[in-house]
Amino acid sequence: MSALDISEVSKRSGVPASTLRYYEEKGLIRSVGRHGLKRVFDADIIDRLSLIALGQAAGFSLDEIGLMLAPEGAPQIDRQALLDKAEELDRTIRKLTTMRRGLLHAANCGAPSHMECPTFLRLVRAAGTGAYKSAAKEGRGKLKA
Amino acid sequence: MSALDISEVSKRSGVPASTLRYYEEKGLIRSVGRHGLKRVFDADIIDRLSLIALGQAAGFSLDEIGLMLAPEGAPQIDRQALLDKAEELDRTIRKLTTMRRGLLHAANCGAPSHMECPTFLRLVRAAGTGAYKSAAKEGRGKLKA
DNA sequence: CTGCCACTTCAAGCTGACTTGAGGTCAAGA
DNA sequence: TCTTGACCTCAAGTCAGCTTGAAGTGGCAG
Repeated sequence: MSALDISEVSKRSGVPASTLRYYEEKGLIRSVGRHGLKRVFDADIIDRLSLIALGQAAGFSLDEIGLMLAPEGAPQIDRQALLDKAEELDRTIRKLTTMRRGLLHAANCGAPSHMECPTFLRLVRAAGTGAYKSAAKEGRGKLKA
Repeated sequence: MSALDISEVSKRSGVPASTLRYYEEKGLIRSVGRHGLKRVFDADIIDRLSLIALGQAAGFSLDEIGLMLAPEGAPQIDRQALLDKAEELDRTIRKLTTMRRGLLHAANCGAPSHMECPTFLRLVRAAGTGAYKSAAKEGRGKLKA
């Protein structure tokens, strides 16, 4: 009961078959064999795909994830990498929080034009100096929800 | 004293000349004329570039920014769009915060393997259901800092 | 036995925001 | 006047993470 074909994996994981093939090519997952032409996966692929999804959600690239998940069986995830990523997230969160406050203020403030609102101007000036570089890139994403 | 050439604009704004040409092509900025072949910009381009940087930091695409900045002179920024974006940021921040907590826990927890840590497993399972889809994509960015 | 059709491979295309390269122009300094 | 070199245009390349398309294969229902 541990053999799944690609459509079954796709159905259970929500990951498209094309993506599964792509992940296999990249070395992120492995099929345990073939039935004719068709890939056969072990049931634990589902957990592994969840791990990959988690890694992506945390902001790791597929390559980074590949390195962390490299050893078969129990993935040996580098705790330091997790700490580093957590800190990175922390910085991002701070920037986004500042942005959010600024946006809310700008949206609500009574100045006739945004360019006359001191708070907005402060934001603009900060952005001009690169203070928020790469703070977001979030939002206009391939969001499902 | 309001005429700047492209290298001056680049120097003052930190935006590469190639990007300035690209922005002009996209209609995000305008040059006010030419000196020979060379573009000449009005000094207020600097503010406009800051606005563009702000928009990007907030997660707007260049196209969205173009729409908001469309009218010449005072940019008429849609306050509702700002509110929407703020809310979007809020959702992102929440997800990232959850991720961050999870990462920290996983990094510090004493379970022999991550797959035996209940907190980590909860995170993994949540990621598997798509709960964090598009939550990050931040982190491994073109960060300058 | 035969036909269907889900699967396969491989190459190419897509999005967004740019960068890079080849080949051309022209204002200004020597 | 001539050279320099910063600027120009236009096309193509880059990166990540996939998706799409064309053409082929083979297990299984009928």
